[in-house]
Amino acid sequence: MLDIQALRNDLAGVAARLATRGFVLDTAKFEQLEGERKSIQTRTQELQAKRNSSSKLIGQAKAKGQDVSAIMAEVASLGDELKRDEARLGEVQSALQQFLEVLPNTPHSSVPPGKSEADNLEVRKIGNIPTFDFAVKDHVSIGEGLGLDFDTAAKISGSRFSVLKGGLARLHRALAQFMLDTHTDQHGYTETYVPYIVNADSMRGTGQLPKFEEDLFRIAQPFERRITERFLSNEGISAADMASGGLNPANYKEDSYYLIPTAEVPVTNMVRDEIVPLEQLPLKFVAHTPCFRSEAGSYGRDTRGMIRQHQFDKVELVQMVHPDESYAALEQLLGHAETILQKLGLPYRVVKLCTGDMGFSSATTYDIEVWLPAQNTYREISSCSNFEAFQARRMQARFRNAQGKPELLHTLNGSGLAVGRTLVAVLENYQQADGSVVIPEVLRPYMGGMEKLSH
RNA sequence: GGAGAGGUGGCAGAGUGGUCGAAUGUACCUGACUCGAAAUCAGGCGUAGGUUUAAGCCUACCGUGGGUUCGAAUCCCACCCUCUCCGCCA
Repeated sequence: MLDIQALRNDLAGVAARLATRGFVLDTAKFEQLEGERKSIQTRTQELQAKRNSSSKLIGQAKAKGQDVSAIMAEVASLGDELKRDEARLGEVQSALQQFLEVLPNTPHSSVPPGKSEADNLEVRKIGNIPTFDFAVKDHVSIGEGLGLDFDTAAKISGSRFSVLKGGLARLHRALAQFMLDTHTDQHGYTETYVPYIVNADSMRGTGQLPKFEEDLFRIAQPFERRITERFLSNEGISAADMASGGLNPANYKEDSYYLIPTAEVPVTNMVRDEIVPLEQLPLKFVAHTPCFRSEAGSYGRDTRGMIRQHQFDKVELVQMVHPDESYAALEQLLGHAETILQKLGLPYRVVKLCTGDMGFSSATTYDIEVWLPAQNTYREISSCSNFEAFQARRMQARFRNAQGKPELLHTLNGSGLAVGRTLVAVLENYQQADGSVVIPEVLRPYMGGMEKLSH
């Protein structure tokens, strides 16, 4: 979320910065809402102050045994007006909140302007692209004899799922283990195990809600179930149920559970509503979790293979840092992710996303793209972002600064790496003419010393 | 799933519906005493919002959301969470 103060002080400036990423800020609407908020809040608070002081007088007078009917009558007339104003204030404030919640982050000044992927900036290319003296196969063909099975996955679940067996399943596990060990032993991250199902507040905190619900898997939970039970038992929902909120269908989304689309959500939300002592910064966490994405809107894209799945594993790096440190931390975090590719001997390039290609919550994003021989191109395998205070403001995630005052943290995260896509990259880059796949040196300790996967 | 207890400031822990944003203790900060420290004494010490050049003033917040009332931490309703016992269970 953007700082409402920034919009109040420099609306045109914020609008201009958002325009660079192709977002049109409705400045008229903001000014209208903010204007109304100001007048109604002032008026409401005046009435509240009046009510409070009068009520105090009543208390004092009663204590002395004096007659209070005169003051009572006076205050009673306040009631209706105050109630109306309070209700209106609540409406305006939630409208403002809703307005703010769907505004994307403003790009950092160093982000290259641009409209699409085509305008991204290549930062560096690392590693040599392998050459093959035979016809290269894609990971689907390579995996066929090695235990990669999409048909069985389709039977069990549907499209965009995969089943791994034997050495391939072990290689998948080896990759995750190797990444975790590297980040904990060499990069100073604390390993965490977190829930894969989170509540709506957490999704809102990192920015998936309210705008991107269609990308998530939502689990129908208590409300919907209770409502269904009530109707099945012919009890129905009474007006009292609605008023109490306990069975108000309008609230069901607030009570919903969601499958995490990335470990970023549970891990970053660990600091939601917390004030972290200064000396504990920076916080650095790594988590290996499955990720679940509906992939709504990507019909027809990457339908072959395990590039784009509803479920995939990822090792995620998350940092919460002092605002002065966040850009240095981003470079470090990016380096930590790159280390994995270097150790695996996979060629890759680093791309700095342009203003128009960045995610909703990000102020700066680097993508790491790994070389896939069969596609003869680089494909995204990691995305490393600095969110500055955007997520922290939504989460009220703060630290106590040197002056002893709470201040918003900066949050960062990056894949280190997407395990499924790394598996694809290993299969394709290490394939042999006979259909076998050489196992990268660093993974062999995790593979019981195995050097090769073959039929 | 059944029965019970409870959610108050960093922590602990009070709080007959009326100067309660909240006693007290503890932690922390400042000062005094001390060569220094401990102990002791004095003062300070929540978050957010509004308004103001500022000092300040005002408003909201005692798990969450509603309700009753001139007035709610306190009464009523619903929900969430924690703990204890029983049952079931990886």
